[in-house]
Amino acid sequence: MGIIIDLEKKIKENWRKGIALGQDKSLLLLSEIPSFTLEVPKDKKNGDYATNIAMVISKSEKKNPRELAGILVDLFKEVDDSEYISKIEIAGPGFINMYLTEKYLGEIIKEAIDQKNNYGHNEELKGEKINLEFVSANPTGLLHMGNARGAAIGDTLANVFKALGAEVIKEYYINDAGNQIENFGLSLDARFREALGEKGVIFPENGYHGADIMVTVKGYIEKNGTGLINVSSEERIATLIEYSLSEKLDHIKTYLGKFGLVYDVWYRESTIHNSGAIEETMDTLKEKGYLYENEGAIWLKTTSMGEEKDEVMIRNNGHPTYFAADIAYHKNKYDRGFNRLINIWGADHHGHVARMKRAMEAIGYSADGLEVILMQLVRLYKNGEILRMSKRTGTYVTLEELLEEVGKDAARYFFVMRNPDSHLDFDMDLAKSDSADNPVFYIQYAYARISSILRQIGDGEIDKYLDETEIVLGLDIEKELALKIGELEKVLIDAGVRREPYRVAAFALELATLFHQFYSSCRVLNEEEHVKKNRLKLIIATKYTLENVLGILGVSAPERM
RNA sequence: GUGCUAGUAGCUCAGCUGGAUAGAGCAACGGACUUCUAAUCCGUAGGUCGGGGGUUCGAAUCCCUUCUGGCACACCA
Repeated sequence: MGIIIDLEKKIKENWRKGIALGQDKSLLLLSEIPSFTLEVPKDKKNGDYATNIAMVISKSEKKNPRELAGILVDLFKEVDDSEYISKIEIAGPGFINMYLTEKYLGEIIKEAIDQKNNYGHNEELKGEKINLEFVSANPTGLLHMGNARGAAIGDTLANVFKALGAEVIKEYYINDAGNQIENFGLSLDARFREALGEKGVIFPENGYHGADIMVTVKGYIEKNGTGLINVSSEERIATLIEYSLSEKLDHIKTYLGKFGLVYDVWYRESTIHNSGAIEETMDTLKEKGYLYENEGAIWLKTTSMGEEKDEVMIRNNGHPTYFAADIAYHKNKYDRGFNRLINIWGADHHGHVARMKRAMEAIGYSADGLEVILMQLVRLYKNGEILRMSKRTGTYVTLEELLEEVGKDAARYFFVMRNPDSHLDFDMDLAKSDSADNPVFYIQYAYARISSILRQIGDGEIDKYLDETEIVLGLDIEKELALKIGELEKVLIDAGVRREPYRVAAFALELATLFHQFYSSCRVLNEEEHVKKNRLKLIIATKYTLENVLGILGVSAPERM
């Protein structure tokens, strides 16, 4: 556990001890210790930490908060054995403000330097076995901006979870079965026959009209010839589907790879269909009395679980619905030993969430273990105008184009910097720009500046400065920077526990901002030896912190720019 | 119509599950390079937290109501 978290726990515990002591001495009336906050005040003038304990209990103690605060402070001072608190003040309506000694700032820096690329890591989520499923785009087309956002959020979240000690599997669910694929197959077949000169081919009603599948079909013919025309249409379609899916998947893998994302598991929906998993799940639901038949279809009684309407499981043509397969799939994930299933879905799927949870309960699995992060749409800005993303109008930016245009670093950062449930305005021009307005460059520039200083000292020489002498930071900006470094662990925990990776992106920006401020008012080289030593430690700690954060975000940390 | 979700500075967003004078960045205006990367920094200005009620020591935050966006309500996925 890191020093800051440790310290906060200790302080809180000591307030509790103080209160207990007050009870013993009959100075306080309360019988139970209530919950209270220990927070970092927004305004530095209010100390390093503040607690609202006096205000919380003032009513039941029948004393005014400030008077009570005085009593509490005396009690706290009696029990406090930490060496870090230098001053306590009572302020405002009854806040108790604590000021820390500067010794702990040095401890933070030391911790960062010692732990290097593990700095900030901890065991908050140790024991969690997380299956994180995201993107899972249909392999019948190209990845678009929405998929890219999911990819960035998912991969970052996975990195955060790992930093918190969880076991994480990144999984891609391949929709290679069901209606869509049947349609896809018919479209491929139509294109195939057309390509061989057949006249009057009827193109399926809901077929895939994209030009890309013609290219795929032509590619198949170039490699494998036209022999397929002589086999049964079933076999032909199956072959074309398999060929096409594998081509599309290779393409998807390639570009996700360029995006810095490597999956652990690619799970095929057809596995669920072919393994008997759906039948098994249906049997379970039937046994528990959740199924009934109507108009030739088999329905799930979701209404009995509080949903608005029942859902079809098996259509009257005998084929299971996507929902039925999805239930079996999620059951399968649990059966693989995960205790937490986290899915990242587009907001247009939100109606599916409650149903899935109810279905998990119905088959006797945990509904709470299934979590869904919903993402709002991405709005694309170019040349100051909104590009409506639409396949129809052709304003449709693929991951491929995005990577080409703005690069991996900017793309990943931009997708992660906002909360998933707010619409993301993606400014292509800004993402491309090499200026301070572009947060990615701003952060990377901080890293490059540190690297530049260290380069001038020389690799072999740096260790000379990293001795055990106590670190003394004289200026406010130095202290603020050290404090920010100390926040890393809390930020990672927050980001992981709340599933909000944007916190990591925001932290990176704050850290870079403080560094740039430091840089413009403090010199490192050509300073007196002890100042140089202190500041060097400070910037090395900053460097590791930046490195760790950028690593989690999947953004590169350039030594030079 | 029903449900979910959002509404905070001109723009894009924070606001740590109820705390102190609501914060950043951009845009605007004014400054700073003989010194480790000016791709940077400093300063100024900018607010009816969509509106209205309620809960309490205290509300952007919780409850009710209302308005305005977005999305979902298939034997599609």
